[in-house]
Amino acid sequence: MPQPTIISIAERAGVSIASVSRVLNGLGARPDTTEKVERAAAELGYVPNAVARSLKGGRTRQLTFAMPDIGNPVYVAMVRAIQSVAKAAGYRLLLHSTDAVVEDELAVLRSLGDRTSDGLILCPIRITDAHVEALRGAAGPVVVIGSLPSGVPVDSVRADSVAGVALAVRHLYETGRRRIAFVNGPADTVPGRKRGEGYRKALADCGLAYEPDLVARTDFDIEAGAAATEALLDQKPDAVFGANDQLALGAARALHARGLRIPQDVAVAGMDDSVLAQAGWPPLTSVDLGSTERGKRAAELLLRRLDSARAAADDTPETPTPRTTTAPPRLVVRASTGRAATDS
Amino acid sequence: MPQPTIISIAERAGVSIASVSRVLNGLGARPDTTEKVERAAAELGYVPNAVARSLKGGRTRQLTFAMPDIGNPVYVAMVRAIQSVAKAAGYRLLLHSTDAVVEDELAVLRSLGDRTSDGLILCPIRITDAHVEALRGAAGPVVVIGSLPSGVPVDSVRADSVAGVALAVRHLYETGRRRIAFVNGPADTVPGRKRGEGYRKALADCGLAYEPDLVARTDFDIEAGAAATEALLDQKPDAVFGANDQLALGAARALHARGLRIPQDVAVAGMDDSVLAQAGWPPLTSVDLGSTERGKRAAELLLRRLDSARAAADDTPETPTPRTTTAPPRLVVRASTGRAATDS
DNA sequence: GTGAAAGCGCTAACAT
DNA sequence: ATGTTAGCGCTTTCAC
Repeated sequence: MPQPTIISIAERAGVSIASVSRVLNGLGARPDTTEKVERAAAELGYVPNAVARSLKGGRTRQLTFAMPDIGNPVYVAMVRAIQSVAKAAGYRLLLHSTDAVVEDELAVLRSLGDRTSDGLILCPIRITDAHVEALRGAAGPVVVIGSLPSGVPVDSVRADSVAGVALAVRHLYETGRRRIAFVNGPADTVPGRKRGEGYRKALADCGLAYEPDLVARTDFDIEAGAAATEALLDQKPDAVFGANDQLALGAARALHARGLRIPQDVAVAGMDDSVLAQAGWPPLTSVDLGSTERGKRAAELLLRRLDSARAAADDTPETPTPRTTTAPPRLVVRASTGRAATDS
Repeated sequence: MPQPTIISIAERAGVSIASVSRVLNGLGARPDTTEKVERAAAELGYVPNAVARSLKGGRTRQLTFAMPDIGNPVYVAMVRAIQSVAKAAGYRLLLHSTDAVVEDELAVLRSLGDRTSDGLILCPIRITDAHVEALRGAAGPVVVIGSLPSGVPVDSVRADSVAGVALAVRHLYETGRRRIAFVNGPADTVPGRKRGEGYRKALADCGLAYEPDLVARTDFDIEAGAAATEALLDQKPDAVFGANDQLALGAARALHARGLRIPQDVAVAGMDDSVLAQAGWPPLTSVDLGSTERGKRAAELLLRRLDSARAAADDTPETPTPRTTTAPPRLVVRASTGRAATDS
């Protein structure tokens, strides 16, 4: 005998399937009916078929989260936050790792139409016109984690990279650093561009000159960070600021390999304050761009959207105006940015 | 107008819903019919409703992966591997972070009955009688990543911790270490127990005596590793072996804080060879227990199960005997276990 | 309070 | 080759 259904229960309890449904959903029923049904269900080990429920109810109680790379601690932090909000609200989480492939991200957006999940949180690393178009035509509620061009009618949660970078640069400046090198990620990503922008602005605010030779652009990983820093060392920086923790860790490696001490000879700072920041020695000063907070807010926005969508079904079909919130950055100071050694 | 369905397409194309279904599924149809349907579908932006399909077809093309903690790089590695196999086979991935709470794990097992996903990969950190019972009564295919008591009719993939520990201990021995401290995880977890066992055995194989004072038990994280190592330092170890990379990283931190050099004064080795192993300085020697491999194999086993389940539906209802495979460990040597300084 | 029946969107017999 | 129809398991009117 395969899976029990309400039919098997109805037969066993000697009632109609409607009564079974009512009892199982906690609607009114006579005590003896209730009891018969509950007993039958328990004996049969009945579990309601969620697919049938979804088809009838028009919703799956599933949420989708699509991000570039599940191997990156930043996105892991988001997953945790989203998972926790979703779970609390009775939703499951469907995961997509898109490898930042645009075509994959668009496919995910399109797949909203297949009704597999009730809503989508999308975290693209770059946003193309195709994205914007797909977002306009999305078949269900979407929240974007990232910076959207204005005018796109979609909720979004953004990080404030510019302010974040400023926090770190000013901290380095205030602890006596004057030659602050910057190892950045690719220019064709939103984070890469924003962080570069923030760096120039922050230098200016501190009254420091922008020196192109103190800036490197490379991929967002440890190896790349080490290689780039290696090359920058000729410029005699007294601090290296990595556009994410991996880059900073790479910088630390390059410095160690050269026999330079952190922070006595060169200070190091990173961004994201991921688990990696505390993995090495000395522990890294890092700017928390609020991955956890952004994940949490995105999930909450999405849930609110879903609620209002359900309300609108009966009521006014008005769509609430899209919301954009920005998570504030936070500087976490650790040993990698202590004072420079006084050159007595 | 809400989502288009095959009905809207049929009306627009002037054919029956059956023809629409056929065309959309690539079954035979006259060219002009095909064309009319495809055009209508495109114009309407039709996307098949996966829920309805699932209800009809009895499968969702979704897989579930439940693990203790999405924040742990070991499980992240599994997620990546599973995701990749699943995607290739046309399945989506549903994720559950159980926080190693037994009740949660059992709930996931029970929820197999709701037909939300076609199969489950479960990675419990400890296995209770309740687990075994739930596994026996599972409503669908399950693959366990972990060590199952024999006799449980479920596919499983296990790590060989004992051999893995031996690899590291022997390596330390061969590079001249004789006082090899071991910082282990909790005794009430399967990994914790196995690794402790392996350590004793490995010492014996090297002809070293087991000294209880060189062993610490604590939680599987960096802080705990640092604290435990701190306490072990009185015993003057010449190597510290952590039962995972976090523990080893904690050990490294404690050593750095005491001004001890790695590896000149004390060697450090970890387990799992997660991303963390390469995050610090010096990079950690670590034993790869094959998280990626285990995830991959688990996914493949599950897919095979699903295939044979579908075959059995028409044919013999025989269940293939459960398979258990073991992923071989692999030692990755890095700078943290170089030779000791000669005390010339 | 309870049962009969419709219908969610789709696929697959079956009939034409 | 195409149309008609039943039915996947469930919720929800609608009568009684």
